[in-house]
Amino acid sequence: MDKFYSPQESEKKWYKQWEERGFFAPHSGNGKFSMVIPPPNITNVLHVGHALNIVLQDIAIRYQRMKGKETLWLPGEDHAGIATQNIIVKRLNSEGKTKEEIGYDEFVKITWEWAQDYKNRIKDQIKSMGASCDWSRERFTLDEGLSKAVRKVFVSLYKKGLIYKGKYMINWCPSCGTVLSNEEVEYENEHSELYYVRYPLQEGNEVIVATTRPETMLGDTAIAVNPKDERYKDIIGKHAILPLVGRVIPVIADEYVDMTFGTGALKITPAHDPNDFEIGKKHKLEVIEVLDDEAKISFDGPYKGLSREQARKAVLADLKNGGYLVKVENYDHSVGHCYRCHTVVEPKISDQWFVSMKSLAEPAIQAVKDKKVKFHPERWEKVYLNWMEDVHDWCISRQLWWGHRIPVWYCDDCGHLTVSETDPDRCELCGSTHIHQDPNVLDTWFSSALWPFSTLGWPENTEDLKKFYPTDLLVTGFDIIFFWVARMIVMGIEFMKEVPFHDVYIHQLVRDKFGRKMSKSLGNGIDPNEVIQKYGADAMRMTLAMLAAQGRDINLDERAFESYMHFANKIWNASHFVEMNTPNVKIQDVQGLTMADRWILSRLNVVIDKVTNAFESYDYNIAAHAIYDFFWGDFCDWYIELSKVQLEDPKLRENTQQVLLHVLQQSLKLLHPFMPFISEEIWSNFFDGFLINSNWPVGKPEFYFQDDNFDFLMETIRGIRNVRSDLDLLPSSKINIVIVGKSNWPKDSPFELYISKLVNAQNVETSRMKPKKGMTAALNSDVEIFVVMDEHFDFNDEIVRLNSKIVKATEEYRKLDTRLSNEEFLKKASTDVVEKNKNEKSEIEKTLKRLDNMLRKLKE
RNA sequence: GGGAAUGUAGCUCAGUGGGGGAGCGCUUGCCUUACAAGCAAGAGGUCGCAGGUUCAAUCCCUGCCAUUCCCA
Repeated sequence: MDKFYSPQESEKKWYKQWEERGFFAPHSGNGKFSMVIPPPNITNVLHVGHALNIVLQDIAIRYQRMKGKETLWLPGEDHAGIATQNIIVKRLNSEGKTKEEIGYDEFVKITWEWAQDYKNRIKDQIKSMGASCDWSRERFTLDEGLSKAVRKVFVSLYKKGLIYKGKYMINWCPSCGTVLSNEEVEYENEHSELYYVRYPLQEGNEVIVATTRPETMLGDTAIAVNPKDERYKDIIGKHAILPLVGRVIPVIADEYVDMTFGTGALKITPAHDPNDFEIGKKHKLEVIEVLDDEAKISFDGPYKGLSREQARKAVLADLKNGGYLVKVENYDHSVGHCYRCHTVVEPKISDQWFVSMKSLAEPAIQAVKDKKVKFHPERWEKVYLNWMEDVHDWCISRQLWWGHRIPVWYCDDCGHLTVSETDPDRCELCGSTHIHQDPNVLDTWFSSALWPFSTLGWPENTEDLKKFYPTDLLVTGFDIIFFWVARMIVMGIEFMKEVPFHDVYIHQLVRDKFGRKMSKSLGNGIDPNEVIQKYGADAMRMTLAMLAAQGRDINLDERAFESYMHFANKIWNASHFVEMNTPNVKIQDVQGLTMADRWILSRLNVVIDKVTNAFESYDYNIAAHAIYDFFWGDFCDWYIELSKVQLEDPKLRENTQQVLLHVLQQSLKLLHPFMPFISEEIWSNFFDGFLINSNWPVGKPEFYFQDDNFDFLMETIRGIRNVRSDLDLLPSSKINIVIVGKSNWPKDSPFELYISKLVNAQNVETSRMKPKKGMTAALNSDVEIFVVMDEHFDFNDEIVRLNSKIVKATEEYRKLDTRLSNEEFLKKASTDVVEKNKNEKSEIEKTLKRLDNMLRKLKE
């Protein structure tokens, strides 16, 4: 082994070997475990949030693989309709071109080239993270097979009447030039103004309305007031004359109107506000569109062609000049923005395709209530149910070129719609060949919703589908519970008659160390490529795993990666130590263990159970902490140090080598899901075969030992070090230790040598008498440990030390005493706790007596 | 307006109904033959505030304050 671990070489080497030897592909085993990757968008390379997602999945799959399951983790990417199209359009524009100029075919061609490029980049990134997914099964949402699935689903839902087309109020992004679903609109509070505008009444007098959008008044077709509003009782049924336009519009009464908002009178613009649209329908109002697809004024007149913002200014100026503007107030309200380009979304009436969700949602709600799908942490279940129980119809058509074309053909002759899985050449009703396909594509999430079964070959009844559906675990972020998780459950139940996964692990979003979202504009993003380059993939994985508590966010400080790079180095060096001390030694069973051997083997058993249990409950951070603490805190800091003593003893040498090898071997297994590269690298230096497909460790019953002596040994060593430090005795200076009292340390263990080694003592001896010039380092009820001082002994120092120990012990004693003299405590506390307290009290009592004695003698 | 989460060491975060933890940072001393990417010793916290339940509350309950998120 080299003296330093170099991640770069090792990572490339092992990933290649694992893949070539087919370890990522499923192999028959004891049960199966399958996952599908949340397909990353091809719009960009992966950020550290993706890294968290990938790493958690890989930890899960490696654990399951080692447990002997037949594992499949299926990778792939998402074509991301709007987002990808935006990027390509932007690029074209920067070259002075538009997509219309180059045409549909050319546009789709260059977008495919982009897709191919980014698929490769993403794939390389996922590989560099060590992800053990089966690349032979990689899928893309626009693949042929997946497109077939999309068509089959569309046709099936259409025939069931669950997909329909119609003119409704939808969310329109004027910049992307497409409709959005409700979920794709992000609401934000914005500072705005509320304008009070005077509308004269035809019958005399006037009414003042308040509005945030004066520019839409061009499309007003009514004034509405609440029928209960005394102020306006008299004007219901009268008519207002629309300022600037001159249109005569009715004053209507509707319960919907909030009397406390503004003046209590509302202008009604059915074509450009969802609520107004509903009121308009109810009262059969005229619908006048005044904005076009680019959100420019389309209404004939002086404002035509102005943008929303320009039109607002112009209209306000004219209202002011005409004496119609009464006042302007500051007003905060929430405004919808496009989730892809952040443009303000325009409510608009449009002819679009929808999925009717109510009936589809019912079984999906039930499945979660019945725990057929379990969320981890559980509270996300509520988020899912709240949304699902109030689900709205899903607008699935998009006015884009990049995506799955809607499989609907319109007949130019008879107007019939042919909805078909395969491209028809004639109208199914009249036989006309004059047909044309719907130009729109489907929402990307429509194809993602089928991901857990379309990727396994559906609609073909493939072997993979039979074996791996339903999948076992989905790992994803909470931000796409509605977009994706919910819709997969719906589609899985509808088409497979079974939920798509049993467990959903919702992980955190990764933010910067100040808790801000990572973004390009802030420049606070962390690039996983750079992290891997700088610290190694294992360090990145371990860091993310350590932080992956089941909370909401990770505020990631890049310095954290350094800690776990140090951990990797620690593992490397500890292994180096074991290697140097076990030349030509093969692992085998051992008998006749020392105190230290028994202790570390017990600790190993405990950590195996801890890690395993944590994995079963998706507590990856607990598992990571457990193995970290064990390896560094127990194995390196204590056992390896003590093994140095044992290795020098010919009687103990062989056993010690065996214990070192055994603990290292088992530790590598526990570490492997977190740090696959370094663990495999070290494994190859010691053991046969590959760690990736070795078996997951199980605690050995014969290695559970109950032994308090080791704790006292540690206490002793810490106490002596403490004395050293307090008295400024350099580590290089030799000291002598005297042990007084009857020790029940086991005879088979060289505890004097342990102590001697770990505190660099010249001599450790047992005596019946306390040394004259001895500083108390540690004591329990039976034994006292002294550091013998030849020259520098200071009575006052020792008195101070003893006093502080007495103060501490007395305080503890009082606590226990008051507790134990409380009858309620004795009556109601569990016997375990009472017993423990009693024992502690008697121990401290004895210790206190010893301390008092020592202090008295010292003062004599 | 409805719902949820969070508040613990200077920073980033774990955790538990019965003596408060880690990493980084800080102080001090060490190149002790695996590791200075290390070792050892240490400083630092009314566990947001106020009540309640309990023999016992940092943990459970209620209210409040602060921060954040989701939905309308």
